Amino acid sequence: MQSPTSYDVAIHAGVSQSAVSRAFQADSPIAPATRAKVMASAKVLSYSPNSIARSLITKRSGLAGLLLTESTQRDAPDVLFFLTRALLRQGFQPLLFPSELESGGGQALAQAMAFGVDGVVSCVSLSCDDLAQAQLRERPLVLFNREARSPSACVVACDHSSAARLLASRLFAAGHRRFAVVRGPEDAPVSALRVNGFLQRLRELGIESVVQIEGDYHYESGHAAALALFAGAPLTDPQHQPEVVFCVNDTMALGMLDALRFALMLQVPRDVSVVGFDDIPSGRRPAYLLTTVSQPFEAMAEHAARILRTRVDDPAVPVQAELLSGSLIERSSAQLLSVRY
Amino acid sequence: MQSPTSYDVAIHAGVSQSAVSRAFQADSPIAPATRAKVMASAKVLSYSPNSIARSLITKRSGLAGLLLTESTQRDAPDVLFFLTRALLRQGFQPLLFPSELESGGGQALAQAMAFGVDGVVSCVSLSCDDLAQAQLRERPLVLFNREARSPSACVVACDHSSAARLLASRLFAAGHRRFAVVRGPEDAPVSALRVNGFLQRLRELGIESVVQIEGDYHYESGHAAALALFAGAPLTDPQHQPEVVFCVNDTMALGMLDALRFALMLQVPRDVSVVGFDDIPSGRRPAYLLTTVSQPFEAMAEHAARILRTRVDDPAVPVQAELLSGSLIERSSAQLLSVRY
DNA sequence: CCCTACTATGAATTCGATTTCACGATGAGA
DNA sequence: TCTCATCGTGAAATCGAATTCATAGTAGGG
Repeated sequence: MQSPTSYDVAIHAGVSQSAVSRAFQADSPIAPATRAKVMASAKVLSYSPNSIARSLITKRSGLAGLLLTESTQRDAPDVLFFLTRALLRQGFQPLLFPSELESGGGQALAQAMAFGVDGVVSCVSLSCDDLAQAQLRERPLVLFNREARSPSACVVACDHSSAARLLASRLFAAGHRRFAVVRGPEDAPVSALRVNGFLQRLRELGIESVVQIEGDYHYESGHAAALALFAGAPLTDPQHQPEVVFCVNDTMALGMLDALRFALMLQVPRDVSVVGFDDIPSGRRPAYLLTTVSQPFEAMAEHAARILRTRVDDPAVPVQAELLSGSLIERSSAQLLSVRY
Repeated sequence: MQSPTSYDVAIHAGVSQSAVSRAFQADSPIAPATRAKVMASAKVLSYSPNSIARSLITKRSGLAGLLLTESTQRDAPDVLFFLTRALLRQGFQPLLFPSELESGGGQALAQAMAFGVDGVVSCVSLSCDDLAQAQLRERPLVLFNREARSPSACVVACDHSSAARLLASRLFAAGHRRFAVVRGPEDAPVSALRVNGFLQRLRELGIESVVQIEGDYHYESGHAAALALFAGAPLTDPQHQPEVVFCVNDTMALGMLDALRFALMLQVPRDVSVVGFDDIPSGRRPAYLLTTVSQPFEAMAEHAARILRTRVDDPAVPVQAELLSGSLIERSSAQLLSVRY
């Protein structure tokens, strides 16, 4: 029960094996009649070219490696959805390399290379070491929402920092003065971008002291942060309670909202406002109506895939970086005011 | 800037190419000293075996095709997460084949075969025609939460029907008598299993007439179903309003809950109870607390991957089907009562 | 000390396509 | 009619590793 080979088809069609190969390629010198004969025989034997043999000689596999972290998969499934769709549209079959930890990207990259992918889109941070280790050899790499630590990697990302700045401006314009921030883990690069943009803008506006709490991106840590911020007797000393809490991702913001409402019996936004970042689906529901920042994942994915295709086809094109801006979504968990120019 | 080949390493190490090949395989006849020499040279040249060339001769690619529908990706991201993890644990690199439509599985399957996958896990329904078309040739196929329409395919699925029956029993035991069902699309196989199990059990319990509304699995259609069910003057004729609504998936149940509470100003579960199916994360939040059925996706994924591994290693092992039971999760959107035995 | 048995090794073949190269046939132009 | 392109075709080399087979070397038993 072997698969038929091009040789089998050649015999059946009464031509040479080369002719069979040519019949299956777009613009190759072959008489239409010959091609027709070959195609007929191929159909009879239900032959289709072995893509492994093909890629051995052409050095093109049609595969794109997709490096993922657990949090990308679980907290932002849209990213995976849009990226796979975009890659497919560019003619790449996505091969998944999930790493358990944010740090395991180097190994995943090396593995992807060993599998002969034509290029890689990485949602995992990669060190220069990782890049050096992996034998990239002309195979392009596009970082998705991660910082480029190497001049040879392309980047497509949301402009977290600017979005966070804008958020700060508009919360300030809405009259808020006492802020708190729930950060991500210490080493999380996107958390840092968001927090720094936010704090920097506040500092420009004259606000120096902002309470910071470290979270881990999960729902529970947002919940815990709420308790930490408003612990003891809430509202006893309103002057020292934050008026707005900026959670660096929506998942924590939801935990915060639930804790405020159901554990601390506070009203949002009357007693305190909450803003998040990401615009996850459940934040849109009437139960939450979370004010947040939406990342243009679909557009980012399309860009990433297009850049990959361009560079796979011609590795000489210059490295490019695209920073797409996020958009503020005002819902009822916090009021924003437009900034005058 | 070519990748080094086994031949390059052979020269560097002063051995033959065969020796290099042997050095990289577990139990092959090679002296420890020789292997060490080879490995040292390999490290220097940063060589790693080309997996394409390897699979050409071994006829094993290490790839597992993963066929997905859009709804699997968007509504149940956990499935993809657990499946990829399970496949990796079994030594397969997951290659994604998302199909836009539920029906496009045949083409995806054929493509997967052309890419030389060792086996396939499909979350897409496949017709007998699809199976015949694709040149399976000894490459095993495991269906995930889909019915087997061929004796050659293995199945791992949640026992939707039994879970729905149990749900019906326990809602009945809790005193409910007037039921409504929000179904999935007409041709959706899992929706049919759930609805049929539910209705069949109710019939056994003496309840014949149940209002049915067709939805499309999305949040909005659950919302719309609520309006349809409780349209006009709600509670004017309480005798004809359903006491419980069973939505065949959680996403619609959330839409239903929000519509009941925020559009129709009804109290859940005082005025009406709602149950779902799937146990998606947002249903667990205090804002919803949806009573539902949890599918053991993690266990199902592990089973699917293990079956695939077993059959890839030995295609002779008999076809098997595993039906795992879902578990009822009682939260506050509906009360369940244990059934006496 | 010789013969057998076994191990480690390298040469050569193989997997299934793509691609180069040389050649034969055909047609156009002189 | 002869020559020179042009086009289609098949033979053969190639990609990079796995594997078969024959052999050289070693150790152990008689």
